[in-house]
Amino acid sequence: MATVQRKKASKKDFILLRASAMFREKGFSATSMRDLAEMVGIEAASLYNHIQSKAEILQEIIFRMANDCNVHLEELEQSKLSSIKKLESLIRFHVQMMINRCDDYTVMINEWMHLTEPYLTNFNIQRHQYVVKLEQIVAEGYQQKEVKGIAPYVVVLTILSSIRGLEFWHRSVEKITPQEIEDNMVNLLINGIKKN
Amino acid sequence: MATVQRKKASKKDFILLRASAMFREKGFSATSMRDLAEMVGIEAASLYNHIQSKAEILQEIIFRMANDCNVHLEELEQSKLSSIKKLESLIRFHVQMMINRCDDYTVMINEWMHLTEPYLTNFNIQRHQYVVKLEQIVAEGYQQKEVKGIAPYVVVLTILSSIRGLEFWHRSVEKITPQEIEDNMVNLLINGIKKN
DNA sequence: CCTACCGATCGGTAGG
DNA sequence: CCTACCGATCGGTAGG
Repeated sequence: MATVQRKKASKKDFILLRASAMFREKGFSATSMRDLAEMVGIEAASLYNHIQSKAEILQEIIFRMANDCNVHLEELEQSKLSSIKKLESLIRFHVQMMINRCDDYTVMINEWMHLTEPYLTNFNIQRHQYVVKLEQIVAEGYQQKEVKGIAPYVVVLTILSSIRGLEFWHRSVEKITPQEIEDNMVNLLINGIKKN
Repeated sequence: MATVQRKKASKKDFILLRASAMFREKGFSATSMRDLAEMVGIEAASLYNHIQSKAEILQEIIFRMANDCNVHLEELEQSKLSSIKKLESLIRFHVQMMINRCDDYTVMINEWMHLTEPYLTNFNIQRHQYVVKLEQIVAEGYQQKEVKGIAPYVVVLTILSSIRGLEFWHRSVEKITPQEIEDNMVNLLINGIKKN
C-alpha cells in the first residue's frame, strides 16, 4: 500500500520529463504540443487532462529546478564553511545538477525568457537574488584574504556560465567521468579565484 | 562617388541588424517575420525583396560571426606567442566580440540549432574543429609546462562558456567597464589554467 | 483518452 | 514596397 502512494502525479511527471527533453533539444517555441503528445504516446488534446497549458509545463520545469538551487544555497549559507569551501561546494552542486538533471537545468537557463508574467518577473527576481548572495560569499572571501581581487560579479558570472558549458559534455568523444569533470572544474575555477 | 560604393547591400544589412537583436531577445522560433517587418518599418511581404527566407537570415548572422572567429584563430595559430599568451589573446578576442557585437555573438551560440541542413551540419563541423584547435593549444602548453594538468576539453569548455555569461553583463547595475571585464576574466581564467 | 474542430497566426507568394 | 491571399500549423476546447 505504501508503494502505491503518490502514483497519481506520475503521468503528469512523465509529460514533464518528455517536455523537458524536447524543450532542451528544440527550444520551447519550436516544440509543438503535437510533437510532445507523440513523444508521450497520446493525442495532443489528451495532454490537457494532465496539464493546463504549454506555459504551465515550462513553469513547472523551471521553478522546480530553481527551488532546488535555492534550497542548496540556503543550506550553504548556514554552514560554517570558509568562503572558498562554499564556492567549491557550489560548483560541485551545479556540476552535479547539470550532469544528473541535464534537461531540466538546461531548460531553466536557456528557456526562462519564454515564461509569461507574472512568472517571468518572479524568476528574474529569484535569479538576481541568487547572484547577489553569491557575490556576498565572494566579497566575504576577499575580506578574509582568501579570494583575490577580482570583481565579485565577474567571479559569479564565470562560475555559473562555466557550468552551462557542460550542456554539450556528453556529446564529446573524450572519456571523462562526471567526477573528473567536477574535479577539473573546481581545480581551474578555485585556483583562478583563490589568493595564492 | 567612392562613398556611394557598396550602398546596395545596406537595406539587407539593416534587416539583419534588427533580426539579430530580435532573435537574441525572443529567440529565432518566437520571432515572426511580421514582428521583424514592423521593427524594420515595412510590411512583412516586402522583406522578401531583400532576403530569401527566414532561415537565410539566421544563416547569414551565424556564418558571418563564425567566420570572423575562425579568421582570428588562424592568425593566432600562426603567431609566435606562447600557449598561455595565445589563450589570453583568445579570451580577449571573445570578450570583445561579446561586448561589441553582442546580438550576433549571442544568436550564434544560442540559436545555431535552428539552422537547417546542410548549414546545421556545416556549423557543427566548424565548431568542433574550433574546439579541437583550442585543445591543441592547451595540450602544447601542458607539454611546455606552462599549463597545469587539467583535461584540455574542460579548459576549452570553461573559457568559451565563461564568455557566454557576459550576455547578461550590461543589464547589471554595477559599474564595470569593458576593459575591467576583460582583465578580470583573463586574470581568473589564466590563473586557473597556468602552472604556478 | 479520443475525434472533430475552433480562431489565430505562421512563412511565404502573386501580381501590380 | 504594397494589398491580398495561400495552405499549413499553432495552442487549445467541446463533447463524448
